[in-house]
Amino acid sequence: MLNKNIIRVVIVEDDDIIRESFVSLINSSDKYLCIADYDTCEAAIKNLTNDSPQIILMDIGLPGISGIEGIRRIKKVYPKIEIIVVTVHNEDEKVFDALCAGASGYLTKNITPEKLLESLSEVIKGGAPMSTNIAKLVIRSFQRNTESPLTSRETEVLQQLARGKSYTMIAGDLHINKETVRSHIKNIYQKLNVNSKAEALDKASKDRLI
Amino acid sequence: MLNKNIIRVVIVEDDDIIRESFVSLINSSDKYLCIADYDTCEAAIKNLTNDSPQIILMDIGLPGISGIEGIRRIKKVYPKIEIIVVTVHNEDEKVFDALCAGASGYLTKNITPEKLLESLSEVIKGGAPMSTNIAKLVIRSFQRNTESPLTSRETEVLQQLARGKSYTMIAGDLHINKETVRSHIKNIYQKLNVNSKAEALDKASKDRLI
DNA sequence: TTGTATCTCCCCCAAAATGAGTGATTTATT
DNA sequence: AATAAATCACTCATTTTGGGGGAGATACAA
Repeated sequence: MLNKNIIRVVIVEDDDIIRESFVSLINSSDKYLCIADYDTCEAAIKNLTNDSPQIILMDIGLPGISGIEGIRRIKKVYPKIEIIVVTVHNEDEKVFDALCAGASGYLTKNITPEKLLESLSEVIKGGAPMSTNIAKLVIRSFQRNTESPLTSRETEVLQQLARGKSYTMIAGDLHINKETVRSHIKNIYQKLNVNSKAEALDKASKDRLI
Repeated sequence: MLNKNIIRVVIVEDDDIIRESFVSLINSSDKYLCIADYDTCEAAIKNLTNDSPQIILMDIGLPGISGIEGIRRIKKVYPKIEIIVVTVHNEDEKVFDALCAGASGYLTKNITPEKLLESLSEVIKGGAPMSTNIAKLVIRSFQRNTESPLTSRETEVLQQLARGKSYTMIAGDLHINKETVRSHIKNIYQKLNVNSKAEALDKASKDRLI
């Protein structure tokens, strides 16, 4: 009988060399078992019920349906499977897309074998393994632009606008007159060089002003 | 002459025992030098120009101005200083407040000495060291509620509303009629049991529907 | 087959909100 | 003395919003 506590892993990666190196790395540890490996999401999804892995190592740049879409579909049906992205892409967009789709971790391929194995146990412990640069991207996404053209009061008003509040409600929340809110918003529009709420919020989110 | 490449660290922590243990840990490595340690933010800020640290280890629950507010003030004047929060608080709110205020890392106090030193070098390399549970919180913040009462179309509409779009603009973006948008919004309000944009967005953000 | 859900579109109506214009006062800070 | 920030006022035309009432099409499940 097999070890009940062994962690079952599936690998989805289209590059044969990389995929096989991951397979042997994972099987080199007696804590993990690579139960299957695939070069497309489609193939992996087809066998998921049989494979029933706890963890999937997923590439992003795949032929057919993308890794991102794959994550979305897998998490929808098997929300308990932990998916770790392992990829060369570290651009903002893909990272956040993957995390929003349900990835539990994001590693770049220059990761050391030790760190990769460590990431597997981290994700089982309920963690969220990330490469150094990815963690920085993620943390930075919480931080605002320090060189905002807006005053702190204007920023407050804009934040309330972003929550769908009307001028009247903003006035109430900030304990000021509605006319003052109007005045702030006029100044915001001028500074951001826009002339509507939607444009202002668009620019604000692009420039991380709120 | 001192080693030019040594990393200068300042510690802000009100518990004497913990603070001193951090000091000796950091000084035990020849890569780091604890240039000063304080039990309040006020004291630390007063000496920052003289101390000129690359890294500050910051507690959150401090007497006087809080660690969060301290981070905000320090980052405003010295944006290059990397601040790592080291605390017992791991509740969502404090974590995100600290990151928004400008923290580059967030560690809980049960961290091992080795991991703490590793975190220092990670932050110098441009990383963002986080404890396991914190990383999970952060990644989870990107993920939506899987049990949304809203249909995918309704979610799309709500997302556009959150960007300050009017019904007319949403209709244009989704290539549907304005009346259809109105219809979706009526259904959204009913499902969320609200009757205004602001309430809907409030509930949506609380329940992570968008 | 008969619901039920989803997406689509239509009309009426009144209240509220918005954007643009043109002002003013006060309080800081430089 | 000058500038920026925050506050408030009033007009005006246009849009937007929320509530009410419907209806047709598709698709899926009971």
